Amino acid sequence: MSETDEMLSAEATSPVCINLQMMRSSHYILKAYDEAYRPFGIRATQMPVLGAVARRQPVTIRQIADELESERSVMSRKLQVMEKNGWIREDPEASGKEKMFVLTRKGKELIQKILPVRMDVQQRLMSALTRDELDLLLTLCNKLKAIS
Amino acid sequence: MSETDEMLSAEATSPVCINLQMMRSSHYILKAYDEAYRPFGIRATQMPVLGAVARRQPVTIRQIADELESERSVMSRKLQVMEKNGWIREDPEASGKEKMFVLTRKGKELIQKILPVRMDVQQRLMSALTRDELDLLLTLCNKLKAIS
DNA sequence: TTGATTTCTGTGCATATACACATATAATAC
DNA sequence: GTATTATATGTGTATATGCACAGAAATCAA
Repeated sequence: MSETDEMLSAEATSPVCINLQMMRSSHYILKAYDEAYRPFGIRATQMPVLGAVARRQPVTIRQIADELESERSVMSRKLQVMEKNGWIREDPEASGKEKMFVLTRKGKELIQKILPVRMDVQQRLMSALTRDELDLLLTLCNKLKAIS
Repeated sequence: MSETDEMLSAEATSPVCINLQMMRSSHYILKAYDEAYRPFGIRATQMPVLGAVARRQPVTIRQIADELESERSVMSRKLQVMEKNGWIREDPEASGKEKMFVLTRKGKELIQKILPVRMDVQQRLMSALTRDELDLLLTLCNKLKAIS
């Protein structure tokens, strides 16, 4: 086997990759949430944002992005979509530099309707793990975050 | 506290969410790979695809999508980008219905150059966990995938 | 106060992700 | 052999993600 072929071997190009495995698991979980949320017209990736706005309103784009550890411009566009959907709106109280968002009545109602659904999926998730396993998983996730 | 306010409380809208935590960890890890790969012009999400093409060439879009557990049309577009970048090309041997891809010389060279970089990041990752922790994490990830 | 710096946001661009729909080819049933 | 079904791919649309760049507003230093 040539050196080149060795580099292309399964061993070299596809060792068990912890990140791929984590991404795949997350992917399937996200899909489960998405399917459960579909009748409500909200996506799984929007739900944490809606919750964060609900808890912290009035809140700036930057604050939401920081809290959810997401990129700022991404959050900016997500909030635009959510505003278009009528779940949140701009708060006119905001000062010149920043933009503040608050929950609308429609957004509040959506949360109320969807929380039980969210609970159901979480229940399914949690039933896959014991309490100890859950704690351990969170610990390991935190350890991994440290490499950044 | 009204019933509505209770529903918007931190407890209800943001219990520790295992999926969010996993996604965040993956996010940071992916970012570490992306930064390491940047000088080579390939993204972290493309690397597993390149490796899969290398191992299984000639290979169809469907086969790659299945192996990497990703959506087919997504993989179709990813492969287009990678073809545009000159790392892979269509194999004219393909039958009418399917499209086959093979690695180009440029793709092979890229893999050879980038594998050590990939190893470095993986090393950093692995050093955050013990061998037991790693095994456990993989086990837990697999348990979670079962909810889909 | 003025000039430099920081902070908050928007925008352009490329890629990624998911789903629904459309098309073409292959396989199968009869 | 033709009709049906299954398989492989492409495309449209919406959203998501990340980065670089740009402009406006606030802050700070002198």
